[in-house]
Amino acid sequence: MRMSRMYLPTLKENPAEAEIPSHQLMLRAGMMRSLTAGIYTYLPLGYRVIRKIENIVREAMDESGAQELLMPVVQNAELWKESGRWDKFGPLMIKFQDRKGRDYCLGPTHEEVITALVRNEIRSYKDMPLNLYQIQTKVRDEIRPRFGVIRGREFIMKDAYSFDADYEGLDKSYQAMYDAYTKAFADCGLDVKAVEADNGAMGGEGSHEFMVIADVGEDHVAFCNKCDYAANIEKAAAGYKKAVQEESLKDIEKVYTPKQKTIDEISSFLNIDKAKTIKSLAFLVDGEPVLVLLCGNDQLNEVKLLNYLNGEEIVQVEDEEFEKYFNSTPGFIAPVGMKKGVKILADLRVKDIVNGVTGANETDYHLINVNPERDFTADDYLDLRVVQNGDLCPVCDGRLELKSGIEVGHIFKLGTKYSESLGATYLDENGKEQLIIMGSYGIGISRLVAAAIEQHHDEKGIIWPKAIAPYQVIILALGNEEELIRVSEKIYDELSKKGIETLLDDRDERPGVKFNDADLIGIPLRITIGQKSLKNKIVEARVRRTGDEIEIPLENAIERILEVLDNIE
RNA sequence: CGGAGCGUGGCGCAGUUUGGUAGCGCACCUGUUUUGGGAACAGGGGGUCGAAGGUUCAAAUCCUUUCGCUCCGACCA
Repeated sequence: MRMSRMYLPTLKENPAEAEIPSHQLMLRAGMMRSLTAGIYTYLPLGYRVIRKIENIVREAMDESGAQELLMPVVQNAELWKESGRWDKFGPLMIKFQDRKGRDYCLGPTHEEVITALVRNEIRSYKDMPLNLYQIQTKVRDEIRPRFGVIRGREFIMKDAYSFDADYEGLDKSYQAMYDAYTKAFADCGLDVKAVEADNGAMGGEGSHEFMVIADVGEDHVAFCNKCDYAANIEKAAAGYKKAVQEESLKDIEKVYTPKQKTIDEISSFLNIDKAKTIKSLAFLVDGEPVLVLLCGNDQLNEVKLLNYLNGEEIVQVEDEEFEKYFNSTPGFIAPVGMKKGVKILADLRVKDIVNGVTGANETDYHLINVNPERDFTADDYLDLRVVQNGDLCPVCDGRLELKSGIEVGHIFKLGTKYSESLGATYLDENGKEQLIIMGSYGIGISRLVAAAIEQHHDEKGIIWPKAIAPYQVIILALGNEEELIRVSEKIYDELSKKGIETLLDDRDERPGVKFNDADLIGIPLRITIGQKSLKNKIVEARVRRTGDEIEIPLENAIERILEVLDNIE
């Protein structure tokens, strides 16, 4: 492509709307422009990268035996009502009516459509395993679009759905996707980590997320520094070893603690370690009062609580309702003498507290020398806290390290959630009707572009891994002398003929502009041709990532350029 | 939705406190000279100051309403 004719509007300055590197660079490098919040047009350069990634993903999917199809963007409400998600997914969907007043939505995901499709075709266990996928635009009315294409309201996703006759089949399908994802991300030249994840709203059991580790990531991931344990913080468990306590139990005592409501306040007021305070949190889980106990310096992981209770919704109790539900008072609520019928759940670490501090269920009073099991009993002790940096690994004796990451892929074992609600069944070997076992597998294609930039850029611009670079080579023709043009064009033509995606910067611009644009758009290999180099009968190659400069003699230049290109990652 | 901030030529911003009729840099057009890391000079085009209403002799500036965008929190690929 000749840059003199290319629609490539690069920007010298950062647009005010962008805060993170990938967003800024995608705009500056002329890859995309925004239409409205979270919705973008991909310009030619950006769209090339998207197609590169799509094709790498497509190849890995096809290789795994999955088959590509294309489902509708517009979906009818009846289908979503059938699965029960019309109301549950509700606000996340863009909904509208046709001229007859019938309800529709723009597909935020396609479990419903694919299940409705397949339930009419899969009749027998012999029709499975089956894996169908598509690469398509999804529409979600996100609560808060942000970070450019990382959380858009419209985005390109590869979504796949597997259908199996039994759970062993699902495990195989799931593993095949896990392997395909691992390959696809590696082929893109990205460092992506698979981590254990919570299934969340998607339902089912068992899932992994694929994370690009980056400073701006929206997710937090715990990694073990010794073994390969890795999990999303929503899921991550910390290892637990019973603490050895030397201290002997003292008598419980009530103390006057005026206005000392928070853990911070009470620990400094009583001059006691936060780890010895018992934090009591009052919630209504699906309307039922629950008292959660944590070590004072721990945070509650709500996902763990919900999963244990099999609940849907956690609501903090309003101040006025403490009396009604807990017979207590905000800031001084405690398990000791708690109202009967209130479920008390405690984190494992609470059990180890000796001579701890709790509220007294009475305004301005706390209890000291409180001991679990002697002074109160919990209905259960379980892992309820958010893991912290340096916690013990749950599988070995290593330590957990927290990092932030961008979720670029997520695979789920769905089980029968959708086949049940939408009635997708088959006949087994005995002629008996069975529910189809499903899995669902997503890759955020457009998000992956941004994640790749987060992982591969410097202060001058993007540094594309070769596999997803929009072009492999950029030729800078520095000047407009006849000989210089002739040589540049010749190299451009020959590289193009060899199938190398090549840009020729033939614009009437000063060298500095060309150098800077080349760096900005991140083409892996730059070939510079100017008077200086022509005089010496060479062209200059420069590798974007390493900055390595290589002088290439004009005779057999093409061969050498291909060689150099071959060695770039 | 709660909290914070911002809307002024294509882009980045000043001007708003203290009302007086819009400016700077980049980009763009013409010409001349330039040409190895974002050229210089000369000339030029382009703005309903997000929108609506109000106050005033006079509003980018003050008041009210409204729309949009960004950031922090609850959601997801």
